[in-house]
Amino acid sequence: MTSTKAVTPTRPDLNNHLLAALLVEVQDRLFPHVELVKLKLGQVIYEAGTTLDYVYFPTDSIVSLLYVMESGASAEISVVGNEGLVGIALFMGGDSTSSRAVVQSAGHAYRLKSAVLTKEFDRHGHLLVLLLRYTQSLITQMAQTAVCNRHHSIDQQLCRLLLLSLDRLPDNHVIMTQELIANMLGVRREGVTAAAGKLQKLGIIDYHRGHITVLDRHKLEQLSCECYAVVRRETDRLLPYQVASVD
Amino acid sequence: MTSTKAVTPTRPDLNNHLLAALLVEVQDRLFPHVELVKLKLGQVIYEAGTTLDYVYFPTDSIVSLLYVMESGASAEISVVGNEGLVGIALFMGGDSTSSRAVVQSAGHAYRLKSAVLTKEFDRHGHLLVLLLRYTQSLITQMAQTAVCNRHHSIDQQLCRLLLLSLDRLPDNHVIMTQELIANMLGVRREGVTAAAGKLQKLGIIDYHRGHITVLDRHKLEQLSCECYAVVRRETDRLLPYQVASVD
DNA sequence: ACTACTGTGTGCGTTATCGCACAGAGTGCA
DNA sequence: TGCACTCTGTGCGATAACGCACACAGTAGT
Repeated sequence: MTSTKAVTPTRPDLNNHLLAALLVEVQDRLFPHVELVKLKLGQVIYEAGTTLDYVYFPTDSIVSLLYVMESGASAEISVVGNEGLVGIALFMGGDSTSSRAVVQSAGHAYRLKSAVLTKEFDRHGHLLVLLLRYTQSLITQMAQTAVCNRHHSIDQQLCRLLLLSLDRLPDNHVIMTQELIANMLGVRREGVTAAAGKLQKLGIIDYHRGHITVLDRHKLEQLSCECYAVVRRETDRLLPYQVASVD
Repeated sequence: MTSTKAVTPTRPDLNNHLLAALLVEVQDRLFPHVELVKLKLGQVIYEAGTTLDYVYFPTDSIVSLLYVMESGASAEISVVGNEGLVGIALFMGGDSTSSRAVVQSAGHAYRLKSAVLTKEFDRHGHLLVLLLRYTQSLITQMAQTAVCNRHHSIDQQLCRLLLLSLDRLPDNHVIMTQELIANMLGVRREGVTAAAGKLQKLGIIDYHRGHITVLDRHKLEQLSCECYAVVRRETDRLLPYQVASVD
């Protein structure tokens, strides 16, 4: 089974939960078409309204689904890391989305030509069930983001954002400028400066020109709004992480 | 084909676009199990976290998907009228959602036992494609809501909410107290009073103790943020309304 | 070493929304 | 007719976030 190499490569962090959870039978069909690509920070995976040529399964990278308004103002509506995939519009039937996908943390992703995925999806088997479940977890995240935007302070939302990033990274080191964070939260850069300053003073993070080191994750969770925990719980429920079984 | 009566009843407004768009073959399987029920204003269709026993296809009713926070504060994340259905979690595989479904405008809906729908869904045919497309349009709406919550004023959001309601009602008469609207927008009741007062003064609406009559829809669209139009366009793209063909 | 640029910190007046308190108007019912 | 209740309107101080302007510190390039 040479194809399995693609999902269990030499570096253990080059793994994607969705791909890994597939039945071996399905993996064997897909993996010959899978290629590993690098994603650079800030790279636009796809633009709102365009047709998707590939779907991406992030491994050690993080992709933000951003909505950009006519005014240019933006807001992140969800995040995708190695627990998911970028490009659900493809199998949901819409071909395109109204959001933009931007690389929030550089790294790698496996990508697959649209046609290959939809073909497997249309076999209506294991993959379909898995992807729909993932989509629902994404929906949960978006709903929570909507609520969070309405009711919670920048401070709380920054904590949430950092936690979401931590969950998708191999270590406690996040590479993001305040400008970038501001765009994702849909707030002013100065607002992020203030919020980050507070966390810094509390000894929870160490911030230095685009490099954030999280020193006390526990406190971060305490300061965060309920939104992080809710999404986390629901995601764990919908997508209990397990590697493919052979049966 | 006696079953067809269920979707083209004597009253033409007792119609649901999703049901109507199904192939006759699929309709014939489903309609014997479909029943028409009344939905009262404020009625809770399902509570967050509970398993769904039925899915609902609204006809002349409107259902809000609300998220209620630990503090009791709430916010609407999407609306469902006769263009859609309540209960996507069922076929997405999650069984339950983290949101609550509340009747926002009294009326009727066709309902179907969960098992019947999932059985048809699992046949992987026409229904599956249709429901997935609808789900994507719902996702668009939620994403837009998230952004709207972040960037737009209460005034603008009130316009959006009224427009969304108008689209799902047979006339220009909306039954909603300011308290209710406040809960949906996730703002204070007084804020709604102020916003509604402005629209009243401009002669755009006539507000009277829970009864809103929209006098100038065009101006409402002008005052609304882009969010309404974006969702509208995308929904029309994903779900062009057409009654079932016989082939 | 000088310069240009990027990222961060700070101050200050403005605005939207909040939280609370209370008044008044319309409605339903005894 | 009178009473209770719901819905709406208003006033006011508090607060969070905004927009803008500017200073300063690391970093990179020549």
